[in-house]
Amino acid sequence: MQIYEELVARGLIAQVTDENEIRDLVNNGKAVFYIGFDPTADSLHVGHFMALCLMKRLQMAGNKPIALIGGGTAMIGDPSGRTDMRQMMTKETIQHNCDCFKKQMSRFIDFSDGKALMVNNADWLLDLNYVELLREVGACFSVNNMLRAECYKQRMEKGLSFLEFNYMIMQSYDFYSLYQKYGCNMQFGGDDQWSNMLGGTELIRKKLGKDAYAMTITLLLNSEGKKMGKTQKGAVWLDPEKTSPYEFYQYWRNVDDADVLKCIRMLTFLPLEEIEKMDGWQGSELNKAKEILAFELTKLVHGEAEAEKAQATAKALFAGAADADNMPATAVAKADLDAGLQLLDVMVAAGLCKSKGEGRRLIQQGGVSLNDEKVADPMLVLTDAAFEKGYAVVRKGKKVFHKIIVE
RNA sequence: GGGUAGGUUCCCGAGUGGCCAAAGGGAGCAGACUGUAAAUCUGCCGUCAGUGACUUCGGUGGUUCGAAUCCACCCCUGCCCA
Repeated sequence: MQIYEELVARGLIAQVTDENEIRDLVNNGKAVFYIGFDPTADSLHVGHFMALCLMKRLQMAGNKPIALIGGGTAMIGDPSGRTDMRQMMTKETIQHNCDCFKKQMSRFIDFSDGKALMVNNADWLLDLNYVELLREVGACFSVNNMLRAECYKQRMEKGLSFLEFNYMIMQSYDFYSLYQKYGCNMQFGGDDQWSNMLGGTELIRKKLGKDAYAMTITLLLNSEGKKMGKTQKGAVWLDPEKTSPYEFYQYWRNVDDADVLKCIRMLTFLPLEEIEKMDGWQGSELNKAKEILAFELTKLVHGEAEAEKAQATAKALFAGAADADNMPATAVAKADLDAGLQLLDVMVAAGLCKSKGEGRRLIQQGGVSLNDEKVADPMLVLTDAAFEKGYAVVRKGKKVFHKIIVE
């Protein structure tokens, strides 16, 4: 099976501009393709991860990836898929985020010996001159068409600023520039980028009379149609400082039954034949599939050692015996402990609950355990006895464990 | 710039002088049941030292014993007109 067919089988492809042409380029390693990542946060998340995996798959098939960091486009803010305007970011924040992105990407993609490129569109977008740009590409965009684009249509009711309206032009200009500089003939992106990407292919056709192609990646949605990779606390990050390997593992360990196979297919590098075997799994077998999913993804993102640690911790915790090695931890000062430290205060400090009121409720409803014993008294004061093993384990609900250590 | 409808808690959305920390729904959290799943049922769901106090209904002032509610000015958004 060739790479294009594999991508289709994995359900990764959403839309393409010219299927035959793209299949030919990709399968024969003739594609020079780019994917843009706007640095809107200081870490990549699961959505980016999918794109990076796709990049890797295509790179392995002999194609040349260009990772584009949107230091310039982030100054504008992409309105696609949003119902409100993004908050404007300062130049400093954007620069910081760019640096973080670079570091994380280098872990996934092989940039050595020119096998892949990393560029920042700030390098060409920031120096553009307004009137010059308008004269150069302005005539190639039909406002009528732009307004018909799905991403803007949605915003016609809620309000769309001129700033954001220009995002499509910037992204199109990126493709146009990369085509000229590096012979980049293909762009990949999230399905919500479709109209922005078409803008690029059209610009290239109009300005250069050349064909370029675009392909979008299926958005990873759960069975309820919501984007995956989001938790109440926010996105599931790839940065271990922001989402610990254990939390990352747990996120995938807990996906809905209906979504397991889809996730395995789209996100892991397991061979398709192996995945097909899992397709008929039911009940506790399906539960096993979740374990595989969680392990494989943690391995890809954090390395095999971390994945094993996370898995061991999870197994130990849910089997009863607390293995606290890889649990998220919070330190408390010895002096505070001696002075009479309330469990409630520690829970707030550890982020287990947002306020003391919430913590008190949790305890009253029987949702908190200390070292495997249900806590009944909301006013409980921690004593040395709780730290017999050198640490105390606070458990919220069934699945959230937190280690408290004394310094 | 003119007209008009709006801005309420995480989201949607009721509330038009005291009975309002503010209906209802959603999301979320916890408990029961399960497979670390879903569905269902129960409880919670502004903060705090919790029979109470404090902060919150776009912002700032004002009227009033008392304001989410009335008045003034301002900011933001939709729609219509220019």
